[in-house]
Amino acid sequence: MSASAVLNRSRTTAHFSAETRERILAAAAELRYRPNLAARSLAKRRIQTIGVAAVMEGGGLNHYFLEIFSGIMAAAARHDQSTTVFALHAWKEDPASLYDLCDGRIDGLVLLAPTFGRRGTRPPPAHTPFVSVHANHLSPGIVNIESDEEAGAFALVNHLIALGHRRIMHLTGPAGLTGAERRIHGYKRALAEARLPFERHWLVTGGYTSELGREAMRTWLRQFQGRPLPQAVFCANDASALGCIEALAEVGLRVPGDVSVAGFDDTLAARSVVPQLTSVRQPLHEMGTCAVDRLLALINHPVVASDAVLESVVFPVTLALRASVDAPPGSDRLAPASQSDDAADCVAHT
Amino acid sequence: MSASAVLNRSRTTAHFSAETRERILAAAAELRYRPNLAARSLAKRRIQTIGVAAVMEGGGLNHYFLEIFSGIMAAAARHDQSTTVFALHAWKEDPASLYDLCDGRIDGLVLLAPTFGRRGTRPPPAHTPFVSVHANHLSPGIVNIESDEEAGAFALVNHLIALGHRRIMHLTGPAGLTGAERRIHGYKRALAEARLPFERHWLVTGGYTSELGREAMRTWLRQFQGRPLPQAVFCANDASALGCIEALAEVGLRVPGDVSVAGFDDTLAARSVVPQLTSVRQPLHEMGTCAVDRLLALINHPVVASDAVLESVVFPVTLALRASVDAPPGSDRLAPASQSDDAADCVAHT
DNA sequence: CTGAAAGCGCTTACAG
DNA sequence: CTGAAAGCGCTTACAG
Repeated sequence: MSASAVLNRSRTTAHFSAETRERILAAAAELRYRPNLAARSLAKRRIQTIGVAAVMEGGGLNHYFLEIFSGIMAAAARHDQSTTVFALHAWKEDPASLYDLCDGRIDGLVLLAPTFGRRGTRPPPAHTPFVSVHANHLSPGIVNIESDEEAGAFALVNHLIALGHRRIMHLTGPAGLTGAERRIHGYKRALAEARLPFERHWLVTGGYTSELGREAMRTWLRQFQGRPLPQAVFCANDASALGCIEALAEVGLRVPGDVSVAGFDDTLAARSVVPQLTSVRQPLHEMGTCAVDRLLALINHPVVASDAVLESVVFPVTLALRASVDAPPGSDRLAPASQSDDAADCVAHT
Repeated sequence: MSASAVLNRSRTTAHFSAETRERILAAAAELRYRPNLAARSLAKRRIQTIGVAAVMEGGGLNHYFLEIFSGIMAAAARHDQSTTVFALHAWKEDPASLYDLCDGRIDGLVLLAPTFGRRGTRPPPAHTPFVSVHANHLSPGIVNIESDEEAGAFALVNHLIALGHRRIMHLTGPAGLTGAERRIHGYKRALAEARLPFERHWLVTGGYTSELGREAMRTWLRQFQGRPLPQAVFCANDASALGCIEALAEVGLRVPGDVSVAGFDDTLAARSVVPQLTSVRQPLHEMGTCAVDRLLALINHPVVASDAVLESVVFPVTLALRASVDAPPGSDRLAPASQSDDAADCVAHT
């Protein structure tokens, strides 16, 4: 009975007599009627589900994804959408490798930190739009949600300088990744603007895991044994900062007593260490939410994406100041703390 | 054309001439044909998707869920199933509150640490079976995956005793939860078997978050100021152990120098602290995998669940020994370390 | 061996 | 205002 339109409170509801409506509602209630999702989506071409694709290295998940996920799921739930997650083994060269997922099981897809090749390719199908978060670079037809990592790195290093640090190491992310490069750039710019020299041996290639951070720091300590230690280490993310702290602890160096250490992302991990980590806060939860909002806008109002259009939305970052960073031992502050606040919004977190 | 059966390599494939098969395959390839998932699942009554329901307090996710999730997703992917997650606000009184999800959007559901009321209820629909992990108690028709938490707590406290600790505090989980009670039970049993007295003030009600752990420890330190400190604290999970360490640090107590601290679960958090946390390892990843395997078995071979059948599978736990636990300061070991190994499998993790 | 038919459970025009 | 009809894109018996 087509009168079941009543159940969907469609615009036609008004056209039904109150009596028929009652009758239908009553029957539905009695039968404990539940519309079948598969049938409905076959007819409506909407399955009320968004996908999330990510590669989870080592079978594990990490804090970064976790926080974006929670933003995505919260937003999806708010819009009555289910979230299905696809754990990829690796990113292929081309976004088109994911078009197989556009077979009606999802209405749209958000890509978490994809690293496709740089060659342009055709945009995703209009009926299943894509949105990315922290894409390594822009792809046609895929709006990218990112944050101003360069400014974050700049603000953090600026803060270290203002506290009096001069020998500032940067433990980088994976070579070649856009995010890692932006951090390096911000680091160098902060040094330059403070008229401090950039010295190559303070730039140490690390990675985004605690293992890589630990290894990099260990290696450096071995290699530069006897040479001056860094007063502060700015790490590419929170995980590598934890690894760095471990490596320092192994040789008896305490944080922040001997060396200050800062991270990036301000994930749960930053608050799970003792001392808690100073970090550059990216609004990961909000970025996840934003991704879903944009995606749903595209789902509800499909646009024919031109190959030429590259679009991104950039979130600001803030500093989360905590105990892992202090003035260098025995030094006078070269500037009042407040002076570190001018480069970006600065928030002391608890 | 019904010949599309070829595409599914159904048992009937053999009945088709090689030529027709070629022709069909060629056409499909040329058209870049993708079967529509919604249509297929409408016809097959299988949507190749399993659901995961969990309540994520405070909009956040935690390490515990994270590890189980990764096990679930890995197993689901292995079976070519998608995973859709449902973030609940809270567990209702009755599992039946989730039967709304059985509308064709998932083939089965795994519940993460559900806390339903104790009244029995009708089992889930046979076409959409449920499986739980760490359910607060068994429900009819829902097989529960759990672990031997009592033995884990016992083994850990036993280990502390063997190292020479006598004033052993237990920072508990949330009052009333089965898992928390099992830990308490294991703690008490270890004391009893070592003929050590159980003293009420060493049992401190905490919770499963670092905030609750920190608060509980802070409060205790204030309340029992001047009284003997614990030599070791056994915390209900890793998060509360981190909170405990923070509270100790606030009053200048170092781990493990002044106080040994141990956690439970052995999540990523346990390896993200300096010093790394001794913890009771639950095989969360494997438990997630097991949940999916059981669920798929039920999906593929539906059974009419009797209200009377309560079923569970119990995983063993092990100890992960790390730096946060040491012998009490200035004490001789009362027993060789190896003696702590007899109560459960003991593994030194790196 | 092959293809026409019916049906999965919904929605959406479209006649009455 | 209401209900019969066609169609969403697949699968599964079932005739030829």
